[in-house]
Amino acid sequence: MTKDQVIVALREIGTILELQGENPFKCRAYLNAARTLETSPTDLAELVRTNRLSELPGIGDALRDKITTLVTTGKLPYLEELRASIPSGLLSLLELPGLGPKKLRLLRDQLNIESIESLSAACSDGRLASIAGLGEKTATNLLEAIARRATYQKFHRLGDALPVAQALLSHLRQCPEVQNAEIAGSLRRGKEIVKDLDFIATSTQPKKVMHAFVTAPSVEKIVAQGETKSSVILAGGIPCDLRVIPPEAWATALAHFTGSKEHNIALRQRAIDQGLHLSEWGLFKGKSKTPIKLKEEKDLHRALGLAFIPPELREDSGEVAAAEKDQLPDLLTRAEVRGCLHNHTLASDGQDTLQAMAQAAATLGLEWLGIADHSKSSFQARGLTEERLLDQVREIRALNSKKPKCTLLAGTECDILKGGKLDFSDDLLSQLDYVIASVHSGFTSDENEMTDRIIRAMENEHVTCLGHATGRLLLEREPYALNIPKILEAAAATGTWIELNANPWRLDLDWRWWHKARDLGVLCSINPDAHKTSHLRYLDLGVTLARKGWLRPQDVINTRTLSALRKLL
DNA sequence: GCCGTTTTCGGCCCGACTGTTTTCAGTCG
Repeated sequence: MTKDQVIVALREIGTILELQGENPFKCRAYLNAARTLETSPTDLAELVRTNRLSELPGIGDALRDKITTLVTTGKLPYLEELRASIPSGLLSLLELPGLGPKKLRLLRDQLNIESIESLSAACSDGRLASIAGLGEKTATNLLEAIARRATYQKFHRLGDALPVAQALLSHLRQCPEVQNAEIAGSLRRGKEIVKDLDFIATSTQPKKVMHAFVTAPSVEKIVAQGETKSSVILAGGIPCDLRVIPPEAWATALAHFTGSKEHNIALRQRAIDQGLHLSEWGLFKGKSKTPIKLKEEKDLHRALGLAFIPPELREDSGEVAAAEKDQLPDLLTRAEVRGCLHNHTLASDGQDTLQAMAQAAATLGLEWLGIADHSKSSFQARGLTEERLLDQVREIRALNSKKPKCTLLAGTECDILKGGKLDFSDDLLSQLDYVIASVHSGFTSDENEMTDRIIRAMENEHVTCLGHATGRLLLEREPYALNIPKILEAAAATGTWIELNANPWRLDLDWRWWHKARDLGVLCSINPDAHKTSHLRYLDLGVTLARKGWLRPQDVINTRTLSALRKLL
């Protein structure tokens, strides 16, 4: 069993024990051990082999034995007994915000609640509110959480869907009967959340292509299988369609199934205005049944008198008019990204060392990498005290003196406290290369309070960049109330950069705001918010969303050389 | 369950917020 799987298993044990009302410190021991492993850079298999597990803090005899069993045999009888002791599906109730182990235990004992359905019923008919310690508000909040969850479950985060789609795409392309294959739909447009995956392929032997599709390794269930269209459910529950079309319809079909619907309507209207007729099957002159020859999408756009419109822009938000006047932006590309500023290390809640992060960044071709660990008020993330931060700054300077491939910059992700005060003194902040200021508490303030709080922080001369502006977690937590136009204006006035947090759960600030931000002269800082080396790859997602926000290389600070960046700072 | 001694058991991470109470428990970050 891998380290990640062991971590999941330990968390599950801790959670089930909590549900059973075990000694809270015993529960915490399991959760702590999971966290210790998560933040330990050492190789777990190696630790087990050399019997050195107990050297890790929080791992004693019992946990050492259980982890060893997990690693060597891949299972643990103790965990299997625990799982058998609770009804399946009970743990998923804990995913509802506001419902923790204590309340759930109460509900089980008093109302025999073990499923979403029975919980929902008890909230609706007043039984839940009648329990001592709970009330009407709790029932309402839980009902809302259940409704939100039902909506969320229909969607998937781009960051989750993309790797699945790319694997399936390469599977399709390996099929010898496939001529062209591409991801279409909202995924190709880089939407932050998607309902389903759409693929399109050309072939003269659609049956064979469909067979390859429905027998792909990630397919869990075949919903429909025909000659032009098949639908499946992939592992993880993502619905997925493939359409196979004749080669001559490639350009129009790809454009049609990429959408958006609104963009397609605009294109078809444009075709009509020019005496043409556009559908997925082709572009036709008048009543002609013979399509105009088009090889690629750009040929279609040209035939309509338009510059090529990148998929990310196809949301009917001005792209057709801009393409007509040849005024589409030269969008940012991944190859132009030289560095990023918001990354964590073991010092706070990250999982890798400074050296490891720098090395991984160099491997990705980055010239510079900023380290911004949490500040002291973020206790849950082991935020750095003043002393620890200064130690880290010294360590970074020392590493840089060895002339590494990737230069490190010393920053902080400094909490914006209630009222807009920062978590560190100006004196300390002035000793750093840059400061990212973020909100991590008090999410329930009203819009005015939150907006003022953030603007006050941006007015601090040491604050370089506002981190994850709205605090949203996609499909999990709504953004806090915020007047974003006001924030953008303040950013322009103070010269504060705004982050495009590229963590797949955040993608915050939302792409819909960037065009406006850009026009106000606000600079964008794309950041993976990496908590381990592998997270640096989130930069790819960030670039996609920046493109979707109409951003050009000059609009994002990531494209700067180190010396240009230093000048800017 | 872990840890650090006081070598046998007591204490174990912080603070804000909410909803329920009327001083606190549960949840969350």
